[in-house]
Amino acid sequence: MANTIYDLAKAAGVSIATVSRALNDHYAVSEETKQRIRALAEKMDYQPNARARSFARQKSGIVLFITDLFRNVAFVNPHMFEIMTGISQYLDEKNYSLLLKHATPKDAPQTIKELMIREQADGVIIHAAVLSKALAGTLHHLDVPHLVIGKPDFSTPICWMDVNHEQAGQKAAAYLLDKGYRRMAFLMGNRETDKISAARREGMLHLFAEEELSFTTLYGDGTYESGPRLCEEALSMKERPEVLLCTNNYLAMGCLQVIRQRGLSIPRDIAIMTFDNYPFSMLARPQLTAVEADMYDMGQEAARFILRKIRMPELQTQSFCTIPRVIEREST
Amino acid sequence: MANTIYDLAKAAGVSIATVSRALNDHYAVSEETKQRIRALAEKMDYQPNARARSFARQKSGIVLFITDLFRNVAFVNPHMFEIMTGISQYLDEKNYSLLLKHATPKDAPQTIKELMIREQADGVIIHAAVLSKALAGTLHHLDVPHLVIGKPDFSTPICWMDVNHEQAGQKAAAYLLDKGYRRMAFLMGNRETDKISAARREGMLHLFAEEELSFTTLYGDGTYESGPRLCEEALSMKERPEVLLCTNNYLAMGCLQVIRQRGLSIPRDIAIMTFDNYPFSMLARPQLTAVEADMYDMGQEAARFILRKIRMPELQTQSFCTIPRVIEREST
DNA sequence: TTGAAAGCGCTAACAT
DNA sequence: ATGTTAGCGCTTTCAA
Repeated sequence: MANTIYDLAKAAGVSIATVSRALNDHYAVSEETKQRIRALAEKMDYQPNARARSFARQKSGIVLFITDLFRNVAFVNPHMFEIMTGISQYLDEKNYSLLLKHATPKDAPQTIKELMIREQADGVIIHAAVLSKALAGTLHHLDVPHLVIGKPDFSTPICWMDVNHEQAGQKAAAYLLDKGYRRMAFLMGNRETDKISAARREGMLHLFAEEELSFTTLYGDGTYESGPRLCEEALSMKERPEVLLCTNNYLAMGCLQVIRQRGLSIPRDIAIMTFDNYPFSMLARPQLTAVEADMYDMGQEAARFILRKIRMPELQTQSFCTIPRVIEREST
Repeated sequence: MANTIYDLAKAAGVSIATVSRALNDHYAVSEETKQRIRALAEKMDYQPNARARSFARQKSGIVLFITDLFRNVAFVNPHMFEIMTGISQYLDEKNYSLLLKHATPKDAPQTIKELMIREQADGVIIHAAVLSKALAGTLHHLDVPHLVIGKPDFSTPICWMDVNHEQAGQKAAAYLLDKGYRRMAFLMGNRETDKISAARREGMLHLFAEEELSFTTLYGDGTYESGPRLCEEALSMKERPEVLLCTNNYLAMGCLQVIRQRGLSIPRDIAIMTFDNYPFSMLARPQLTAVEADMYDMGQEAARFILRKIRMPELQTQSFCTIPRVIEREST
């Protein structure tokens, strides 16, 4: 059994109250006593029991991160773990801990409700992978410090943050127009369900409209397999695009394959650009120009927000976005 | 403030002891009373306060996962997060939680010591990324339920688990020999530091020796950039290998590039095989035959072990390995 | 500046 | 089968 505050108090010849104050840097303890007690604590390898402390303080110093953790998720969605890494890093700095919990979209409301009523954690960050209207309702009712990562596609008063996808689209368009490209094709996923790409497209439309230009959008399913097909489609247009803008790396790789087969040179004959820096854009040959959002940074922002919300529950901010940037490489 | 056990006891007209027993399924409570109290708990949205409970029980129901969480780690090492996912999944089943904590190899011993003396968690799983002799010493002294993921490269009594890399090498060799390949080149990283590849090589040597065969090993630095160079080297050998076995996907991609340039056909002119299924082997064209270790499964095993160790600290098992498998694809 | 003592909400030993 | 009560190890109020 580890030393308790009583052991330390006895050894120091003071009361446990004084020990507690000394370790928590309370003003009403003489500097000399503080020093003495701290030195002794160090010597005795004393650390305050976390369970007793959180019980007494009525707070756990823990932030919950809830998401859908299925097999292969780390390969399918490393971005999520990069966000988590950012969160962990910031919490660490502030002496908070990160508790990771799995949920499915179906059971997430119940899971969160249980954990938060139990007061396992002081606040909760939820990945949009498990977001639903039911969950938004639960969050709203529980009135617990929370933040959803990913913009809800329905109207709700809950707090969320996301990458500004529209701005990402604008940045991509601005970059390409600036480079002198005029004929562009945008390759994305499903017309109805690929909301993220749709937001990017909005941003691009906006910028192209300013120049009184337009571009073609080709819809697929966002997979590697649909890449070659969409690429063929783009190459066989009467006015061949000067640049293909892909909504993800897999599409871009698919395009690369077709372009290579046709013996076309990149970027001379046709340029290519992609959203996301991961997982191939720097490894493809030629290396791909990409629009990247900093997930690590986003995680840190999320953590910063939730800690503020924990400290000041009346905080009014509801939502905010982070801004992506263009990484120029060889393909444009 | 949420309902406490006192509220529930009052509402049910029983003592808090009975409520506690009913909720913890104690034998000495009539089935009827249990039902009644549980129904009431449900109705009142009562959940026992996690902090009070862990304080009273003297255990937190938390397992710590400690690793080095640097920027881009999710892209560089998704395997680690896949392990984490497996851990989380298993802990969930057993009503345990996973606390994620960052450490560097330098501060890990101190971090772990602090957290475990504080009794934040009931046990700790440590990724080999932060393992050191100092850390092994700390673990040994603390005498706390622990498991290191990754085989220590020094002698120590601490508990660890790892993929059986030697067996992975054997499996790869067995597969290739079985396919009829006889001349093989193994492309790996640094001769001194790439321990994992060295273990694989041992396994391969073993199997080749049985057939009175041998193979060539080419050393590089394990990066994508070294791939083409090693590949050229292999192709220009007086007796050209029939198959290139790469220790990771990056090397394999580098090889693919050179082979394609030379207009060689895979697997007719030369076959290619790689360790790891990630990140490209299924996306490369042709798709690459690979030796894969199931990280998710390994995570589950790790969690199972740590929970057993928590329940039975005297458990003697020190180490164990998981077995990789070959995924056959088009490149061999 | 320090100490005594009352919680914090639960579990579990002991009593009935 | 149920109730009473003593902890669990800290923080914090109140008193000195």
